[in-house]
Amino acid sequence: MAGMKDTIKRVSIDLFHKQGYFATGISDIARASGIQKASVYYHYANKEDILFDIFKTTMVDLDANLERALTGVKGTEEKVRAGIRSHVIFHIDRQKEVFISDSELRGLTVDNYKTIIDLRDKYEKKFQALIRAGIKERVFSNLDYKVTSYGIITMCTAVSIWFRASGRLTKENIANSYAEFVVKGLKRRK
Amino acid sequence: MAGMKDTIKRVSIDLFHKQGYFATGISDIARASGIQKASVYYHYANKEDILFDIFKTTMVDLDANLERALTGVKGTEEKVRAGIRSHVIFHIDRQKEVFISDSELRGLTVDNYKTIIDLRDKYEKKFQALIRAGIKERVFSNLDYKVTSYGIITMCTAVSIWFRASGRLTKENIANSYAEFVVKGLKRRK
DNA sequence: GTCTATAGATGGATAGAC
DNA sequence: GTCTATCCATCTATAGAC
Repeated sequence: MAGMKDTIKRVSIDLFHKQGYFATGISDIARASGIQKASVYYHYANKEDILFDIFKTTMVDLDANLERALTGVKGTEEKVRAGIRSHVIFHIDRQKEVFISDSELRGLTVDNYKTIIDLRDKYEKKFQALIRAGIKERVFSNLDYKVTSYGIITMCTAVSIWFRASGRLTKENIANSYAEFVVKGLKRRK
Repeated sequence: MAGMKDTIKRVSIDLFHKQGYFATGISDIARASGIQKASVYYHYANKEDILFDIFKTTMVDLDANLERALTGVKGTEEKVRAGIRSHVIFHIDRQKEVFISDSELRGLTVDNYKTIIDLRDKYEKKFQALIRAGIKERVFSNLDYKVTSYGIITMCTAVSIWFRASGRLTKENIANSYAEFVVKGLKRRK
């Protein structure tokens, strides 16, 4: 838990979030971790490995978070609400990591990139399936489920950019209001 | 028009879009422009200057595009529709530049950063003002206009990430369907 | 306005001692 | 598991000739 590898990961999340992956040097990470830069290489094979580790755990946790939020929920409309809420709240709770996951994809080489994109696709497909189901059930209006899902997910992901804990709204406020906005936008007019 | 400065800008847009700003070297830009790298510095003071030039013209054009789209349109609801449509279409027409403008802010130093953020704020405030007006007129439901505007703008900006000209949908399809989704999400339930 | 040549700095990564 | 020392590639930017 408090091992050096975790320390390196934790300070890297802070630094990548604050200054960006490319602007952060191994020496910055070492200094913030309290060791020499050569020692970083005992724990991680290279700089990209640190970034990949952050990406991987973030994506895995995000997906587990969604699954947990959806279990036991009945009805497409309620599932969408629950999914949106869990997505928004995760993007606030893990703000730094998801911000990195959205802005530093450029730091990954092909194989790692594919691994992450696959995980992301699987996650997004779960939202797409919900929207599609709602359209089929004629609860949602007849829109393009892919284009709509891209929009919805990006909108909810963006809280990681602008959310400030010191702001007027709690994360629950935001999660609920986005869930309502989305469901209203999706629903058929009577 | 076909001067070397424009060539440098054009190839830089391509390269920054394809590989990212940090991964693109002055030598890459020079090679793609058909000159030696030292010659690049005759046209631009440094690498950031090229990036800033791209940012600046993109933001100025984006704002002019919105103003043009709004002139003569009557009614808050119709203005929102027109604003969303113009935003989406601009983000498809100028896909590479807006993608850079959204992903490479890290490449700007403080002064340039502030200049761009100011322009962006002014632009976003125009959407916020529309949403606020709609709430006041009781056409839109009583939501937080700031949080909502962040979500809406990000959603519409994201077309620059995923749009492919080879896809099934035209840019007008997408622009209209986003405009409808947004207005439906904003409107008061009767 | 474009060239050749190179300065000058920095960054990732490795070797090998302890 | 962490250290010191260092290699080497790369990249931005400048000097000065043509």
